Amino acid sequence: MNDIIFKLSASYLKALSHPTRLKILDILKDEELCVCKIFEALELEQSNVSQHLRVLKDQGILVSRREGANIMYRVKDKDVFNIVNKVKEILIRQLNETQDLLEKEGD
Amino acid sequence: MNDIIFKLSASYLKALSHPTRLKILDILKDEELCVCKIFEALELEQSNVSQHLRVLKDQGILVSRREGANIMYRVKDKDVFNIVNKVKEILIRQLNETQDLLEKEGD
DNA sequence: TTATCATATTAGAAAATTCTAATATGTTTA
DNA sequence: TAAACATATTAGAATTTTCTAATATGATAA
Repeated sequence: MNDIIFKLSASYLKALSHPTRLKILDILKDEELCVCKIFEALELEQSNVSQHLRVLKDQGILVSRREGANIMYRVKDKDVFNIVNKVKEILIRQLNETQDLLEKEGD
Repeated sequence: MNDIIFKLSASYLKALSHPTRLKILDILKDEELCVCKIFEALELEQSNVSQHLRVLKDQGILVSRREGANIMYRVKDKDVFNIVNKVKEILIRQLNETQDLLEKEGD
């Protein structure tokens, strides 16, 4: 029963757990963009980016709408940035701590 | 260059993106426990749990120490719960919104 | 020191993810 | 309508993840 929330959480986190997908979120931080702009920014294959966009959309993290021949993507809810920013914070702190240790070692 | 932080973030998130590993964090929320208690609580194979513990430890999320024949695991930094709790929050809100939509549909 | 207990590691099969290349779909323009 | 453009989908190979079963390691107790 509570199993469900662990499973859903794991799926959500899995959708975020790829460098390209994190980059996509970063690119879409403040603006809605068409696929063409996104994969141009990433310098990756169109079909590859399309697949990553789908993962994020399936998870409800992105939404899309058609505008003429283009499909525009945007972040559905800015809350996702709470998560990715927090992760960044934790990692940066970890890196600093490691560095401090190494410096002490150097004495 | 900035690629590195995306890669590190993705690795961190990937370590979290498995139901069993989220359950382990939940079990270790407020206490340090030996492997025997952890896999008993999870009702999973010892070797399987041991492998999941390793993933979390390799990522720096858990730490362990020997106590006699036992190995005790604990969460290294409670910050990780900011992340998993935030995910839970987002998912619960999503579920509620979906439910609201379904109820409106029912009119 | 041998047996036992607790945990980790390894091997290998099955499943899932990721990427590229090719193709399909839907839109606009000529 | 045909050609060109934007995006999605599919197929298939390579890689990674996950699990189970078996074995190894290391600590304690007999």
